[in-house]
Amino acid sequence: MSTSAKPYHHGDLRAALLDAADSLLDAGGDGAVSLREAARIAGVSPTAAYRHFADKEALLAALAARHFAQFGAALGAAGLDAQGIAYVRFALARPGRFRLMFGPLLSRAKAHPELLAASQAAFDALTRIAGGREAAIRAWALVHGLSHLLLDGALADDVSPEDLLTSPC
Amino acid sequence: MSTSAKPYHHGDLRAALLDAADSLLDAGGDGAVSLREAARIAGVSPTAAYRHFADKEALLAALAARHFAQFGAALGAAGLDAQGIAYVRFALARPGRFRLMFGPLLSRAKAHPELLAASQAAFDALTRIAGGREAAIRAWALVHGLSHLLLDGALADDVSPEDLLTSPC
DNA sequence: TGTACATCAGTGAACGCGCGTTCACTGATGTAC
DNA sequence: TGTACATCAGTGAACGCGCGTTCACTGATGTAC
Repeated sequence: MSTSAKPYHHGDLRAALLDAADSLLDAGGDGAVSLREAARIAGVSPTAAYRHFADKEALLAALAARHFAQFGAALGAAGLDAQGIAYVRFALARPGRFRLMFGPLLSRAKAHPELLAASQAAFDALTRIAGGREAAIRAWALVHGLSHLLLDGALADDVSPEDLLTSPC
Repeated sequence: MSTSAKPYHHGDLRAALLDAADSLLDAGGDGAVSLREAARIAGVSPTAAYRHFADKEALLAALAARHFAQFGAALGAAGLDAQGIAYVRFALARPGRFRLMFGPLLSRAKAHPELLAASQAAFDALTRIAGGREAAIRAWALVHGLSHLLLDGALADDVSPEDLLTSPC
């Protein structure tokens, strides 16, 4: 093996911190992500994170941006129905990511150009799919709302996104 | 005046604490609600809250239950379109309440009978309105998703819930 | 009517916790001459 | 080829903070006899 004993080289601590934050996000949701814990997981002192991120919000913004990019790419190719189902499946599979991406941080995207660009790109793709602008927004709102209702346990367990999204509207 | 100098009598500190928590919720969202701060606002020591609530989650659950009751009542009388618009307006006017009611706490409603009953009553009313069950859920998901997207700033500012919810589907 | 006692809503000090962030620093890496 | 120096990614101790919660307590209210 050519991997050295030292855990990180050439600035990939940034990526390692994002990975660590991601694992916290997936395990415990928004609130469970802390700079200190992410640093701990990455095997580094809390201070080290400040070499790579201005502050905690910057780390979260970078994380959200990363996920918006993946998200947009994952949805990109499918048809309208399949895309809606993929949307809901993503939310259910990764609630932490979903809530971070679409949470209050998004309103602060102006302060984080990377996040602003990534989210805009994803949103543009979403609104471009369906026919008219209004129809696109309605389709988006439908899958978004369904995602949240299922995540929050507001709907009975037997509600299936597939059924809801493929039967006639 | 017959009001005494003492702020609370006969157990209405419970209501005062809920009111205080409410003001925090409206001002700063979920995360801004703390037992200590609510007690401070109510003019009482932090410990006093434990006479009325088992712990912080119990206070939040009581608060959410209260809002579900009001919410259900407010939506009750209207027609389908008006109800949808009222739903979104509520979310935009009171984001903190909306997020508390439909947030992760809801998944823990089993531990809080008061909240479970209040939310079930509201949800039953919602799914009872439209024709079939699937149609009702779709209508609900649509307004719920629209609420979240608007709250999170995912949609352009010129998107009007009234237009979206009254034009033909 | 008066006295003894239980109940109960509150107080105030203290606990341990984890957090974000700042500070002065160290030691390795790379570069200029 | 060797030496002086700048750069830079990391360390470790410390800051102040607010939190939820527990503890032993006080003082007022109501009740039994």
